[in-house]
Amino acid sequence: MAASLGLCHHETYAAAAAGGGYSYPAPDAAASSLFMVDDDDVCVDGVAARRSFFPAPGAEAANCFMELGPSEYSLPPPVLAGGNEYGEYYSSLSSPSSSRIGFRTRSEVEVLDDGFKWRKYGKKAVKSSPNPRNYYRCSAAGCGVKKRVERDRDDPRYVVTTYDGIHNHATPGTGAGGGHSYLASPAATAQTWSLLAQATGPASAPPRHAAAHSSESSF
DNA sequence: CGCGTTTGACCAGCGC
DNA sequence: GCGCTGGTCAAACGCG
Repeated sequence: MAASLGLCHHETYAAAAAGGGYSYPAPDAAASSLFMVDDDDVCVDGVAARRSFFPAPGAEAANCFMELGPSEYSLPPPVLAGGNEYGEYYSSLSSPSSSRIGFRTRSEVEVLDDGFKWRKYGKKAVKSSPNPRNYYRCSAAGCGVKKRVERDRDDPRYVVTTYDGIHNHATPGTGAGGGHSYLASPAATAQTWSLLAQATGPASAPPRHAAAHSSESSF
């Protein structure tokens, strides 16, 4: 299936987020089915969005759904390591100053390689889910980005990853975690985070290294 | 030895 | 005020 960018009404998004009956194209369809909507259900620049999500032409694509908050933003796609089939982005941006992005992925592994290096700092059994929630923090010095990872309570095959904050650095490099990466250019990841930082404000994005440098692979 | 994980303790926010 | 819950801390431990 060719790229199918277009409107994604909230009802559809909600159904997808709930894992209910919304099927996606096969994951081998590069950059397929990326929908971006704003609060008025208006599709934004899908081409630009896709470019942000999938900087490497021909790279395998996650089927991402991203709900835009007050302004548009983009995120790097996580790597779909072994067992992943598809996933979806969703946002819980409650205010322009908070940048929290959720990602629900059908995966056998809980830790998705998104190009950044994470250090686990906590594990907690939460009441809302029978599965424990793991807490990770970006290992990069000065980067306060955190993420929570937990199994979907309704369907343990899915992993729910919530990013909290904006990276203020480029990715550590390709091949982090040993697996292949969606990102042909590590800097592309930082670029997308930077876009998010621009869209959501500087609150959680210290101005250090705000502009991603192309071809920079160290942090 | 450095880095990451594990795990119990601690703390803060929230509802009753 | 108290208890519950989610999030974080930090010491112990394991591994390369």
